[in-house]
Amino acid sequence: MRSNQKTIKDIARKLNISPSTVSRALRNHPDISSRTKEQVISLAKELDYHPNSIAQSLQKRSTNTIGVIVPEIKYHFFSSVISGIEDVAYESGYIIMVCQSNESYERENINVRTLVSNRIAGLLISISQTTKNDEHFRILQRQGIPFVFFDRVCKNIETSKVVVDDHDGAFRAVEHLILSGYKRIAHLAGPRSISISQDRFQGYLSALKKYNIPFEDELVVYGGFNEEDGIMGFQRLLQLDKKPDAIFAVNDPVAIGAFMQIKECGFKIPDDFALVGFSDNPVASLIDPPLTTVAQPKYKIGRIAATLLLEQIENTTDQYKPKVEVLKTQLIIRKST
Amino acid sequence: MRSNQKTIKDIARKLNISPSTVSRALRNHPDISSRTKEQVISLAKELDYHPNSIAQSLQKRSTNTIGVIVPEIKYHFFSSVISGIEDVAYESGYIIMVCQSNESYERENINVRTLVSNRIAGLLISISQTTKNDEHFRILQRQGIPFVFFDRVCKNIETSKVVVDDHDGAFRAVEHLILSGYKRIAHLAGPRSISISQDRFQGYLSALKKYNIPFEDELVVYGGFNEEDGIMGFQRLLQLDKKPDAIFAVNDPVAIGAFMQIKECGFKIPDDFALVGFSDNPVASLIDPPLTTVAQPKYKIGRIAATLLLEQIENTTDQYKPKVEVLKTQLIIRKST
DNA sequence: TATATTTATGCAAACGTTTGCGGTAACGTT
DNA sequence: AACGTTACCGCAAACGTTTGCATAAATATA
Repeated sequence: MRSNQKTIKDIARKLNISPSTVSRALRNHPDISSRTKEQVISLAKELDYHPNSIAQSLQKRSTNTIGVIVPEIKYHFFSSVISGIEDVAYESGYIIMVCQSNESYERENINVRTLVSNRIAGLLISISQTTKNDEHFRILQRQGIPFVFFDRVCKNIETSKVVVDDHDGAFRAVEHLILSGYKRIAHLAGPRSISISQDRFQGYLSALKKYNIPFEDELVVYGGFNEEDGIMGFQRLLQLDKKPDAIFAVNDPVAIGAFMQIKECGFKIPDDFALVGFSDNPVASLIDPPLTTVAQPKYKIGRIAATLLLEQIENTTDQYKPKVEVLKTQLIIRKST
Repeated sequence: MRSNQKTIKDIARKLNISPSTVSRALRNHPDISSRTKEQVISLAKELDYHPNSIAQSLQKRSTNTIGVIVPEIKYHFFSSVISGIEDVAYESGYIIMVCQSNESYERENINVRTLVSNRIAGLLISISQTTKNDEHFRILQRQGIPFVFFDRVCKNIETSKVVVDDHDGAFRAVEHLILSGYKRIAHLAGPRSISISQDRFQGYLSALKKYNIPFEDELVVYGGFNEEDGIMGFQRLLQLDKKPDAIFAVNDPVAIGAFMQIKECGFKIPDDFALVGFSDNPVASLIDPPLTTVAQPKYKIGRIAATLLLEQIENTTDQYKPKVEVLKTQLIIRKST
């Protein structure tokens, strides 16, 4: 049953020297003679010694792990962001602990606490759909743990954030529809509580306003972020007396849901309905017709968020001013409009 | 600079009791009076106390973290698997550390060592394309750290594995092409060193053999696992004197690459070329024509792999017999064939 | 030769927990 | 009254490191 993991003490005992000497030899401290240094290093290799980061962390009162909490790992957007985070973390000698909230506030809450217990050096988080409360983020502040929000942020918490200009992206998408001659533009919106839903909706409104198109309540259908929401949403739109001729979806999965349903009902895109998504997931360019969408730099969001976090972690001065990075989106016009 | 993280000692000091009593009160050990227990618990809440898992791990000589190493997090297959792993880990009170090798042996090697240093309770791994050596897996064995391979396994290491029946999946895909009347079936194969490439190639061969179709070397093009490989692969096939009339790709991204190139060149699917992929990524059903492919239970692979690992971790008896789980695939016939 | 300096090492405490063992006080039992 | 139980709590060691300080030996300086 005894674990065979070797320790500094094992090396010390075999060499008849003290653990402190071994420790210094391994971190090549100048005080150690080259003779003992060599002996230590070669014995360490022979014994298959691997430093115990747990013990080091306890001693240093800090770890090299950063936490990541996302709604669902398998969503293309989040997995791309995580790829970016992991690359940056790797380059800086950190390792990431990844949790998913599954869009549940409860689970998100537990995840935060678990990560705090694991003494993460910092946390990157994109909040769940059902998160109303921000008490768990207050914990982080009280504990003095740096954290940065990305994509789905919590507006009334002052900390670093990385987002895209959702308002602008939505605005340009809808403007494009308007300039293409579409008259009744519907919006398949996301959950009201989420920052990106709100901003994209506001962008939609701004575009209508700029071109003096009256806002019609019935043209906005609220839902979630998944394909099913797109399917349901389009069905709702179909029941209107005056149907829309274009649809701006809060993201690509919702757009894809609408896309499938539109085809299912025998309508043509873009002739019967024009369609715009948000995110530029890999599917977007491959479906027929290809989907016009607002591209956002997913991988880069991850890199920047991680970089911001590491800056803050490694900043030893007392105060650190939160930074908010707003990245540009790119409207990619394809055949669906 | 002092961290404001409270400890058991802080609670003890304020209550004028010993740390051991606090510890026992928090884990509700029977020896503690209900009065002190209440005092401790309420003060702990007030002070915002969060148990230090690092210290606990050091004391218990074991952690609640499991490592995960994949080639790239953002690939849909891997992110789905990780979703499954994380769900199982969460249910059992474990937390996952995720690393990507970026298909580099070097990085995979470093990842293993870093995770070993972090004293992970176990490791889940899908190996990189460039991994020739298995020395880093031997380390795990010597250290007595349980690990299980999934998807891309290392054949000559005896440990638990979770795979799909790649041979059978490929066989049925190719058989389907044969029975549909295609005569010259090409194969866009993956890297020769990877288990799944080998098995799928063998499945291809078996199907040809069963139907007495002579194997032709020139119909097999080796490449990687990405879209570009599909693009390149198809270009190679186009240069043949006797062109194929059907293509079996090692996975969906490669199939998609071929798909794009086929369309680019003005050919029709399935009239000029039939096409089959492997994995049933979300794109597969959405492109036009939809892609025939071999579906594999990605999320479930993750769940099973994690479950197997946890079994092994929590198994305290001396010996544990490695299990190899081979999951069934499902041939999904769509319009591309 | 005596002193000062350098070089190489060890001691011990600390990080935050857990836990075996022992101790004390209160109580119950004869 | 003497003893045995029980209930509650503290001591101290341990987990594997790191590091300030002391120390001893070796060398350099005067």
